[in-house]
Amino acid sequence: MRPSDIPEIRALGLFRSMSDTAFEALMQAAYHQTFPAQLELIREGDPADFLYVVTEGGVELFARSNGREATMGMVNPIGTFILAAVLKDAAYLMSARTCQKSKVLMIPAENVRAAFEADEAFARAIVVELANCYRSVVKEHKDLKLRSAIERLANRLLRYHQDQGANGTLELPYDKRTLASLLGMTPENLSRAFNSLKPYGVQVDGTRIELSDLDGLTALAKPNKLIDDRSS
Amino acid sequence: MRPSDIPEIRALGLFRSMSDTAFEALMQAAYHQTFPAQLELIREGDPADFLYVVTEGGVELFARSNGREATMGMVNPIGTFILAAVLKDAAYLMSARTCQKSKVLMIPAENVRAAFEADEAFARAIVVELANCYRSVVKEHKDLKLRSAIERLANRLLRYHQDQGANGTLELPYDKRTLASLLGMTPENLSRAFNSLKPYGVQVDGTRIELSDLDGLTALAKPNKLIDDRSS
DNA sequence: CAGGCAGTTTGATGCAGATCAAACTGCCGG
DNA sequence: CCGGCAGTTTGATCTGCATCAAACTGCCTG
Repeated sequence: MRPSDIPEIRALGLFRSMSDTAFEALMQAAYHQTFPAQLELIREGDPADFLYVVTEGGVELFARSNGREATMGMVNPIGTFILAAVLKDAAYLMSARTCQKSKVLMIPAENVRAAFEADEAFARAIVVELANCYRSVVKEHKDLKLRSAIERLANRLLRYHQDQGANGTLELPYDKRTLASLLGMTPENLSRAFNSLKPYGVQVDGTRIELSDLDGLTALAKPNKLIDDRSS
Repeated sequence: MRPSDIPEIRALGLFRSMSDTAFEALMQAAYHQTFPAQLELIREGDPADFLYVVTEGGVELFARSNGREATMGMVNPIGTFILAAVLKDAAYLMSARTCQKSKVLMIPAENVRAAFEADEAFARAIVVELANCYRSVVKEHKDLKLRSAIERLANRLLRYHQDQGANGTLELPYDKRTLASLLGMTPENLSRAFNSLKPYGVQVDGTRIELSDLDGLTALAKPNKLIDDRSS
């Protein structure tokens, strides 16, 4: 199957409005490959050779400096990553590795930049995409600067709960070590944070979480539209 | 003087390549106003009514949640802020206040969006601008997640030193309370951090800093292109 | 079924940085 | 020249979170 046969890719905000010819040109040049779990797809500092689209599985974005490492974000199907580096023809700021066995579409950076030059609708779609990415990072930055570890966890639980139907239970989408790093804390501390949330009706059983006191948890979390809302 | 008379604005990456007519249309609709120090120009959560360009003075971007407040960034002449919110027609994620008496160009959001629709060169320039903004926040996020307070300060000093001619001395561009918040720490802790840097040749006299052991300070700071480089 | 291994939890301890309180500094206006 | 005041520094203490170490859990595999 050719990548352009995947309607979900064509339906992405980034590609939806571009011309058929420009889209086909991008897809012709692209590679659609399957990678095993824990494979490092890109390394920060390397020149941006490809724009990536995750079509199956999941990818973790992370950064290293000195000995330390921090998870910067997770990309799930269907999502793209490192668009900014590709457009700027600059070095990647983040590394990426597969969490599970994953299928990834790789579009050569040159072709993306060519399409950006040639196709006005694509250029406009990129603006929207970048504005969204930008606002997401600002929100994460606020989350980290303005909240304690427990508050970050509480808000994250409320978010997953909402995403998954708000029926009183939720499934953690990642293992706890990854979640901890994503929230900017150690696995040990995440475990203790879950314990501190027990009085607020948070029951943990592996990756399955039960929320029996939503009001209490919400009062603790004090969610803020300008940090937690995914859209807008 | 009309705002379009300021060649520096026209020369900004954001406006440089747009058509004269589109630029004139933007400037016709804009207000160019002087504000006193410590005036709150925008408040997070408000709808994005204007794109701002600082032409004189300085503006602090900050965010609040619960009782806490954090400085998110500083904008100096000639610089713009909250472009993403304007394009998305969404709420501001950050508040902004003048640091000193400042002159600010305010372009109505509607006109910016109209120019974005009408002028292709402007749309492309916006992509570059947003990509830069995005990468800047990612760098700040990495700075915060991967470094201790002292390392953040050391790297910041090296940056200002470089910006100001690298002659062994530098002037702090903001007062220490603002610098502290920008670096994600308290004023008290900043003061102590300066003390811890004394063995590395950092002499403090008010806002004037002398660096007498650049190698030592650099070894401590371990600067990283992918965090500290302003361009790229 | 035993062993091993990765992920998680628990406990003990240490440290970075926050908080609270008070003193100090320079600067301005009377 | 004398308050007064904002910004800064210093000291004492507290707390959140990291670190180190060890036990526990489930799951996979031979």
